[in-house]
This record gives sequence, structure tokens and C-alpha cells, in this order.
Amino acid sequence: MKGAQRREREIAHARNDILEAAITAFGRTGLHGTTMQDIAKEAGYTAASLYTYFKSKQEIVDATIAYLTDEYCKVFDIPIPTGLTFRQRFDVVLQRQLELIERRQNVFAGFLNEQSNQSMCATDHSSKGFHENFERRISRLAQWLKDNASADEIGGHDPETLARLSFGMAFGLLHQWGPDRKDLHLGEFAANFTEFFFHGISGKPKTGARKK
Amino acid sequence: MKGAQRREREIAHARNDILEAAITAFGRTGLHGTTMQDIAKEAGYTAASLYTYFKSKQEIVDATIAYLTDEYCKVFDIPIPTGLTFRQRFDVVLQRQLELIERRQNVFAGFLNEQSNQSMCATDHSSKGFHENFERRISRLAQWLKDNASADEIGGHDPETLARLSFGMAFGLLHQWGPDRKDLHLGEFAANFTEFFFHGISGKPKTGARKK
Amino acid sequence: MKGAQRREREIAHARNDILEAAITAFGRTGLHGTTMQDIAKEAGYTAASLYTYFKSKQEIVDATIAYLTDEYCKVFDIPIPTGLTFRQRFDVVLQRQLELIERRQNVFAGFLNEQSNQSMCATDHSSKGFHENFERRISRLAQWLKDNASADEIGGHDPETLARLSFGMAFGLLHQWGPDRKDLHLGEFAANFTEFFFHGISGKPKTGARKK
Amino acid sequence: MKGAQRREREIAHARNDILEAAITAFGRTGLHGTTMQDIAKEAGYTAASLYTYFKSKQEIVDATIAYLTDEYCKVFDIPIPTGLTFRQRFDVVLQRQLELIERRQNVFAGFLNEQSNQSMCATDHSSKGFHENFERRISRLAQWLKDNASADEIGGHDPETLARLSFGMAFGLLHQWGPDRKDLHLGEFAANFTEFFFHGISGKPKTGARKK
DNA sequence: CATGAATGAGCATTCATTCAT
DNA sequence: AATGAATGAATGCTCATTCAT
Repeated sequence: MKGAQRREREIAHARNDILEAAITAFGRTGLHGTTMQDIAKEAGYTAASLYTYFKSKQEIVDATIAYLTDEYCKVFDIPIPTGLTFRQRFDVVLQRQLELIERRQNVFAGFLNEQSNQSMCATDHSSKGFHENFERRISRLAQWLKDNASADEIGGHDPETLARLSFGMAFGLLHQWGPDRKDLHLGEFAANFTEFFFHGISGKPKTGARKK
Repeated sequence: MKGAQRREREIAHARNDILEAAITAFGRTGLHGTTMQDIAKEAGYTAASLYTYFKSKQEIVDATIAYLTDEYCKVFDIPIPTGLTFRQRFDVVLQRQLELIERRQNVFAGFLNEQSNQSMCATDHSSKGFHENFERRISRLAQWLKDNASADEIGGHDPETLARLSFGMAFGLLHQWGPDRKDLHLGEFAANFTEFFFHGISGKPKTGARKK
Repeated sequence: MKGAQRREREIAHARNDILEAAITAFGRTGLHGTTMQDIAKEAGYTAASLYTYFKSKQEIVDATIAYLTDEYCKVFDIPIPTGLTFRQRFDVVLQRQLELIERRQNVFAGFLNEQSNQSMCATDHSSKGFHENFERRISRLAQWLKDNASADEIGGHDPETLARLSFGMAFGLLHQWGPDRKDLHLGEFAANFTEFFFHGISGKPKTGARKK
Repeated sequence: MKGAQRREREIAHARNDILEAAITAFGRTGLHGTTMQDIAKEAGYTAASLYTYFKSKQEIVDATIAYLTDEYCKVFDIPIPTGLTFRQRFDVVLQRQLELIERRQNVFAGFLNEQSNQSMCATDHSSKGFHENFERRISRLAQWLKDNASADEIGGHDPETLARLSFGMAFGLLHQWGPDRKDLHLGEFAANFTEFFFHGISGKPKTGARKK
């Protein structure tokens, strides 16, 4: 019994190592540009060994995407200090996401794209996985909005639509750091993001501006 | 002399046909999943013939991206009726873009992604092309904002940043229609997009709504 | 009638140009490394046009070999001043061959090899041509020996065998100038060749060595 | 540890098998006419498997040439009975070379040619390899002459030049057996070769000719 | 006759995957 | 469980050759 449990744990551990290696490798040479050998080398295995833990390359890809999506969703599960306004809660969560982005800078933005590779870059088989995971992120974000803001606080907008917009905005801003994605200026990012999210181009009503 | 000109035109025509075929094929099976044979069949050629018009598959890919980017940028060159407010001009341009998206529904969103495949999906060689073309779109959009809105009208925001945000928003919204991308509800799209672009989640100040 | 004759001459002329171009091209990039396009460009034609004058690439190759073999054989047809000893006549002919080698330096040695590419470098089809032409050269050289030397003067050797040996010796010596074959030192070549041909390693009987 | 050694041996063995197969295949259809499949089939592998042992076809070609050159050079390393005259030692070595030629009849002469395919048959890249290996043979032969004959015994000739001449002579004589190279009459070969090598056309001083 | 364009036949090479050890 | 070796299936690309104009 114990042995079985230990093995399971070992297997889970190995799978994790492989996924982390895959993330690194994919981030370096892309999904198609990365071979099983590349992943294996990065993980300290041989290509053949990967098949002990995953059925196919596709399964690694799928698992990688799910892994990153899980990681993303977990951010919303971390408790937020009570007594904050929506705007403050929003800032907290945004900050946490930026930390994740920074940690995964090599793949996060890339991953955003991959998710939607349905039409241009992915094989028929993988597209489903991308889209599903993208939607999973959208859902989690939408859920967070529902849980943390009143309908009024989000201007009566549909939370899911807001989630899509937010997600897209992040995607658009992240792209400015290009393929190399070095030197992310996340402070700047946050400022632009938040300001626009709350007020669009109209800007926040300046103090003292009165509508007659 | 005439012959030379005609030939040039024929070559240009053939290249165009091939690019359109490539767009279709890429939209169907992805960049890597599409073989030269696939493109050739779609274009009514044999694979070998494609090499009469393009040096390599990579060149077709690059040309395709540039082709779609050009097409996108041209939308901004179409004259806009005079005497409109910024908001009205914005609506006109948005409408035109939606028409383009509709026409290219199989690739437009996909293309957005491809542009950023630097880290996950593209070979090192192609990433440059993606990123450059993405930036070209951003630039054109930013330029349009500069040409069509006063600093005040865009709330003092940096036009380029706004361009990134808009682009991302579109990306986010388009994704809801998934890999199949059938039945785009572009009316809904436009409403969400515009409302959010101008006011964020704050919603437009309702008439008669007074801040206490 | 006149027209027909002129055409024939024009055709012959074109064939010659093409062969010379082929020789240049083959000398530059090798038999297999040279494409029909290469030959055509060198000759000022398009690849398709070559088929007006030759049925196939193989025919060009064959004709080229025959062309060079003819050129080689013709050297032996040039009259030699009368009243010379065998040794002197030998020198005259050797000199003429060296001139030919110099003029064709890019291919001569190379050609030697090609002739024997039966087993290693040639397609099955071409090997016959190589060997036959090689033999044709051997025959002509052997014939010259028969015509110009008494059995005694060539030490009772079989002329054909001598021809093979001579041919090989030239081949061996020419190889020292390598693939680039620049700066042929043909003076040195001639001295080594003649001395060895007449006396092998025994050296010419030194002065003071008296026969009986 | 043992396993690693055995593996290395197995790899070396496989490489050897492949090279032998390549030699056979090249001898049959030529360097360019032979495909990876051909070599693989001859060696009992699939084409893909060859890439486990060699990086590319070019590497196989290079290794094949080096392999044959090594084999050739080794002949000179076999000890020769002491107490022999130069002429006798020469005969021993010549005999050994003929045995090698007989064993490799399908390629030996062919190989000679390949070495010089710089200008006519080889790609730019491979020519270097050919020439270098040719020169390696020449060097080894020249070295043997230096080691086994006094300057006097080789008539004051430059050993390297003599090596080139010998090599060429062999080449010339071998060619008489044509592309098929069946029924080599090596006895005849040796007689002609030796006689000519020592005395050229002057013939060996007939009995009755006395020195002094 | 000259040629641009089209193509069929091939070929080296890659890679995910399998399997015996 | 780990792996070296083997491989089938693909794929991009080349090139001699044909043919309509």
C-alpha cells in the first residue's frame, strides 16, 4: 500500500518536472519547434522515458496548457484581505497576476496566443485544448468579478465580457515587450491597465470637474 | 515591352492567388499543419510550382502575414466622411474593421495570435516576422488615433498604448467564437467594444445621473 | 537549300557554344552539381532552349566528353617536323598536350577522373560514355606510339600499355595542383614526366657510364 | 562501465557495417546515384537509422573515403621481411596492394577517381575531402619510398613525385578493366608496372649488357 | 526557335513513437 | 523504470523535362 502511494507520488513528481521542463522548452523554441528530445534533455530524461509519464507529445502539450491554466486560476483562490473596496481588491489581484506573469514571462504571453492557435498555428487536434483552456481562464476571471463586484461596480457589464476584454487588454499590452520579453515594465503596465479598465479613454472624472 | 508588363501582372496575380490559398489553408490546418502540397492544391498548382513564385515555405508564410497586415492597415486609409465627431469616426472605422474580420473570419483572430507566437509556437526565424507585423498594425492604429482625436478626446492616453489595448480587446472578444468562429455576432461585439473603450467599466455617465 | 545549310551551321555553332558553356560549368560545379539552368545561363540560353540542341542533359554530358576527347586526339594529328628523333618527337607532342591541359586546366584533370567514374560517381547510364572515351584516348596515344617509335625505341613494351601508363602518370602529376588547379607548373611537370617515362627510377645513364 | 564499452564497440561495429555497405552501394551506383535508402538496405537498416550513426550522407561519404584511405595506408605498415633488396621490398608491397585492389576491385580504381572529382563530379563541399585523402595516400607512399630506398636507389627522384607517378600508373593500368572490372589480370599488371617503374621505356639492361 | 511556366519523380532529413534489454 | 536503437511517415525542396505561347 505504502509502496503504491509512494510510486504515485513519484510519478506525480516526475510529471511535474517534465511539465516544467516542457514549459521552459516551449518557451524557448515554440510548441512545434520543440522535440521530445528537447523536453527530455531539459527534464533530465531521455525521450523514450517521457512515454512512461505521458502517452504522447500531444498529451504533454495538453497537460502543459492545463498546468499553466491551473496556475493562473489559483491566483484567484488566494484570500484577499477583507474590508477593501472593489478597486482595491482589483489592484491586489492584478498585482498577483503580474507576479505570475513575471515568473512565467517566457511563456505567459506566448501562452495567451497559443490558446487561440486554432486557425493558424495548431494542428486540428490541439486546437480544442487551447480554446478550452482559454475559456477556463475567462470563466475564472468572470467568476471573480461576480464574487467581488456588484453589478453596479462594473457598470452593468456582463462579467464574462469584461473578462474577455481584460484578458485581451493584458495580451495587447504584454506584446510590446516583444519576443524576447525582457525587461517587463509591469508598473507601467498596471497603471495603464487599471486606468483604462475603470474609465476607458474618458479618464477618471477629475476632482473638481463639475458637470454643470 | 508590353509582354514584360503583362508577365509581371500575371506573376503578381499568381502570387496573390497563392497567398489567398495559403490564407485558406493556414486557416484550416494551421501554419505548421499546412504543407506545400496543401497550399498548392488549394491554389490549383502543384507543390513544385509554388517555388516559381516563392523561394520557400517561409517566404509564403512571411508574405501571407504581410499581406494580411497590409489589408488591415489599408482600412485606415479609406476616407471618412467629414464633419463627424471622434466618436462617430471611431464607429465608422470599427465597422470597417468588423467587415474585414468577417471576411477573414477564419484567420483574423488566428492571425492576431500568430503574431505573438514568438515564444510558444513559432520557430525562431519566423517570430521576428510575427512581431514586426503586429507592431505594424499597432502603429497604424496609433497613427489613426493621433490623426483623428485630440489629446483631450482620448483622455490624455498614449495613443500607442491605446492601440495595444484596443487590439487586445478585439482579440479577447473574438475568442468567444472559438476555433470554428462561425456565427460571429459582430453587432454585440461592436457594442461591447465601444462602450468599454470609451468608458471602461464606469459606464457612460447616464443622462441625468448626478453624483450626489 | 542555302537556308538549310545555314541552319545546319547555326545549329552546329549553337551546339558548340553550349558545349563550351557546359565545360565551363562542369569545371566549376561538377557534373552533378551543374544544372541545366547553370549551363543555359553560361551559354546565354534558357534551360528549355538547350533541348532544341540536345535531347537531354545526358546527351550534353556525353557530347562534352566526346568533344574534349576529340580535342585531345586532334593534338596527335598536327604534323611534326621531320627529321627528329623519337625523343624529340615525344617532346613535341608532350608540349602540345601540356598546352591543351593549360587551356583546359579547369577540366582536363577533372575529366580524366570523370572518365572513370563508373563505379563511384556516375550514374549507370553515363559510365559507358566515360570508359569509352577514356579508351579512345588510350587508343590514339597508343597509335601515335606505334607510328612514331620502333618496337626497340619503346623497349619492346606494348604501346597500349605504355599509353595507359603515360596517361596515368599525367593524371598523378596533375593532381598535385589540387582542386583549384591554379598555377600549374608545367615545366616541372614535363621534366618529371619525360625523365621517368624514358628511364623509370633508374635515371638516365649518367655520363661516364659506358656501354661496353 | 562494461556496458558503456560494449555499446561503444557496437556503435563502432555498426558504423563499420554501414561503411562497408556504403562502399558496395557506391561501387554499384556511384556517389550521387546512391541514396540513403540504398545504403540502408545494403546495410540491413532503414534510412532513418543511418542517422543514428552518421550525421548526414556527406558524413558517410567522407567517412567512406577516409576508411578506404586508411585501409590503403595500413598496407605500408605491415612489416616486410628483412634482408631484402629495394626491388624485392617493392615487389612485396606491390603485391600487397594488388591484393587490396582485388578485394576492393569495385571501388579502388573508382576511388582513385573520386579523389580528384574536385572539378567535374563533386560538390564544392566534398572536393576538399577527396583531395585531402588523395594527398594522404601520396604522402604515405612517398614516406615508404623514403624509408625503404636510398636516394640513389630511386635515381635521385623526388619521392613525392615518384609517389604521384606510381599512383597514376596504377590508375592508368587499372582502367583497362573497365567499369565492370571483372577478371583483373593482376599478374600482368604487376609485371608491366614494375618493369616500367624501374626502367621506363628503356627496358631493363639486357643480359649481356655489362656495367662497368 | 525561344522561353516562362508547370510538373513528376526523387531525396535527404526529421521526429514522434515503439520495443528489447 | 530507463533507455539506446530502430523506424514509418512526412515534408520541404530540387531538377530534368515538357509544352503552350
